[in-house]
Formats: sequence, structure tokens, C-alpha cells
Amino acid sequence: MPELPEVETIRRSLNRYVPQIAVTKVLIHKPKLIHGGKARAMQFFLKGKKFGIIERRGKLLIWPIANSSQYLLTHLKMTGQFIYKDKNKIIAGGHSEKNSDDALVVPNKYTHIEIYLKNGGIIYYNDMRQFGYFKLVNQKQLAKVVQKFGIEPLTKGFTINNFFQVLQTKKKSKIKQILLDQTKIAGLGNIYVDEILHAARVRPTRRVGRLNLVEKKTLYQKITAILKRAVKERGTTFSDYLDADGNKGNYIKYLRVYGRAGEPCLTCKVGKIKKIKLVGRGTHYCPNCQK
DNA sequence: GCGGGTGTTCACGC
DNA sequence: CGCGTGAACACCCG
Repeated sequence: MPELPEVETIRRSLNRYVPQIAVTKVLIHKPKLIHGGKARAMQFFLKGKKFGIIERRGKLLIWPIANSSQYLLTHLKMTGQFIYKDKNKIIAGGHSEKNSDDALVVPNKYTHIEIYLKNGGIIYYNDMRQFGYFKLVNQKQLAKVVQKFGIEPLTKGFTINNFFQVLQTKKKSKIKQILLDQTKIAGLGNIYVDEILHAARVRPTRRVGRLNLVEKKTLYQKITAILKRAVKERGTTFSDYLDADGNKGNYIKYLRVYGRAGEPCLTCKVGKIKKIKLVGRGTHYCPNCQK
């Protein structure tokens, strides 16, 4: 579900409340979500520990564990969500089940992991489809995981030269494929890739090697512009994502192709948004303005 | 009942 | 070995 802007929003929310507060208890209702088969060990290990500032690489959250040289890695995959609750009030969020009053209910039947903090705060991990995972790693394992990721788009390492270099490695690939490849560029997912390609007026099916200089430059600019805007708007709520204050991510208002199959293109007003299947994913584009 | 879904990995068949 | 496709994970929804 969440892509870079949503994961970044969740990271910032959690960092307002979680770091430097001791863990008092961890409940694991679905041990299979703990990769490496060490659910009991992790439960025991985290007790009494404090998390440091949570970091992000692509869509992966990295939770340093103070005084331990260990890290908790969490991936939300399609439907994972972190909800932070304090004294019956929701103060940090993710995607969630809602009651008839449209308010968040936690824990719920999708709450598989609960982390209790000494100040009374509770971090709930919900995951309807149970694709997400928790994993405890040491420094060396962390380095190995992290190095597999490609360029981080919202950092100064994401230069136009680096972007062009990445494109150079997969000239025969379709552009959508490379943009989705986490080992090339970290953090883009299906929604933002469709939006970026539309904004850059490039068809998702175009071969990387056949893009001209202007198209490549525009893609580079749109990746940064769209992600920045999406982070600023606290992500996209397509179904039921909620941010730190229980509000929806505002970027849905800015989606121009995703979920608009059959509608007239908002940019050229001429084309009708088409939906095809590409690299296994639903893909939206305007046949008129995307060349 | 069927197919699709903001993600990723693995098993195949060329 | 590289590439592309499809399934798998589990559950909801139209």
C-alpha cells in the first residue's frame, strides 16, 4: 500500500512519540510476521530497550535499538499500518479499520503486533493481508539490506547524473519497470510511477533507451516534484489511509491518472485515460498527451 | 464466484 | 545467466 510519501509520513509521526521511551511489553499475535522465525526472541529482546530515531530507506523503516547494535526492520507491503495510540487518543496513524463514526478503532482484528511503551503509548501494527514483516538485524545484516536499494529520490544523492546513469543500466526495459525497481530508485510504487510518467508526458511502455534528453530531464524533475508534494500533503489516501491526526493524506486530490480509467485527461482534455496491464501492474496513462 | 489491489519474491520456461 | 510471466502471500470489495 504505502509508497515513499506514505512511509515517510508514518516515519515522521512515529518519531514524534517513539524514540527514547522504554518498551515495556511486546505482543505478537501472528508470529509468522516476524521474519527469521525469532518471534519469542524478539519479544524478549525488545523488552526494556529504547528505540532511536527511526530512519527510512525506500519503503523500509529502520528502527535503531539503543545500546544494542541491533535494528528492527519493518516493511508495510500492501496493507501494513502503524497506529500510535496514547490514552485512548489516536496521535499517529496509518491505514485502518474505521467504525461507523469514521473514527479509528485499535486494536482490531488486523492488529497483529503491539508494542507497549513506558509512558503509556502503544504502537499497533495492523496488516489485513499479512504481507508485511518485522525483522531484527545486526549492523552487518542491515548494511547488506540497505545496500541493495537504489538511489534515494529525496536526498542530494539523487542527481540528474545519477538518474541518467541508472537509466543507462537498463536501456531495453520499459520505463515503468525501471521506475518501479527498488534496486535502481528506492521508494516509488504503482501510484506515483503512473503520476510521474503522466506529468512527464511519457508512456509507461516506452523503452528507456528510446527516451530523448528532454523526456529524461522531465522525468527527473517530476520524480522530485511529485514526491516532495506528496510528502508535504502527507501521502495519498486511496482507500482508508489516515495520518498522524487521524486525517486522510491529501495527495489524492492531486492524482491525475491513477484510478481515472475512462475519464477525460485532466491535462490535455482530449485523451481518455486508458488502463492496461504492464509488468504485472494496473497502469494508467493518457494515449493523447503521453508519447 | 472471479478478478483486482499503494509490494516483493520466487519458480518456471525460454 | 538474463529476461519475462505468473503465482504466491491473505483478505476485502465490486
